[in-house]
Amino acid sequence: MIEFESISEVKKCPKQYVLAINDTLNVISGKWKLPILASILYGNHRYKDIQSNIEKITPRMLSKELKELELNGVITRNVYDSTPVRIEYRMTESGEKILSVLDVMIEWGLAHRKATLENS
Amino acid sequence: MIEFESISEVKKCPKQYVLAINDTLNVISGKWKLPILASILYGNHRYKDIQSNIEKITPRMLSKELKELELNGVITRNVYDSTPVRIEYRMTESGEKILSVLDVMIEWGLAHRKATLENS
DNA sequence: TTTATCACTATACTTTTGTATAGTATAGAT
DNA sequence: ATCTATACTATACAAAAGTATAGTGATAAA
Repeated sequence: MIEFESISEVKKCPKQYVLAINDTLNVISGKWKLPILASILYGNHRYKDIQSNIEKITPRMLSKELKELELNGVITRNVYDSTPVRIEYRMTESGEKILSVLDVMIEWGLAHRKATLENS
Repeated sequence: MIEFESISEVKKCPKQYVLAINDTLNVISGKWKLPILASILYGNHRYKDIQSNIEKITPRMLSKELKELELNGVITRNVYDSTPVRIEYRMTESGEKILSVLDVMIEWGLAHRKATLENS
């Protein structure tokens, strides 16, 4: 069951594809999105954990980005009513799969660096 | 010959990977990079062709982005000294392979949309 | 009672990114 | 001499993204 055709095999990029690419870009672009996702993936789930893991991020940016990531369905925000209240951010199932995108980005980036150095 | 390990199998993201991801992001993020690359890929090679293909882009943005893409080794700028001078922009070999990144971005984007709609 | 922690919010500001509009240099055609 | 085309550049401006710094409210510990 073929889910979609590679854009290299398509005459003109369909609107669905454009939307899909934009959705993906929204999740990974900007200065802090990837550091935050990486931090959560590597085991930091609470606000303070993430903040001290990414030293240079300001609280404003951290909460802004967390909100956006939640809105985009990449992470969940879970409130535990202990005292003091504990809040945990975790990747959604779909969110975790973003790693497959990062993998090809790494692959292309490494290969491109190599190719560019060779021709210079 | 294994070229790299998936970041999901690695304890901490190596600096090389971070650089590779940033290289890739630099090539695809911003308002006009992908439209320009798509335009070239679909057969528009001259400044005016690309400009009229992307109606809303201003000449400033087009030349700025073309310069950056050239600098990043994704496209080449070829000058033919006919009169009037003809200039052609073309994808580099390495640049064309960015399609593999777009493919997984489309794949993730479509699947994520589906998953997000189902859980709402 | 003062101090500390958690998870933020508020306000003002700077930097980066993108827009609007006009102009340039070279050359050929009329 | 004027008009057109190509491939841009220059200047000023607006909008978006990110930074700096201080403060909030609830609770608990010393």
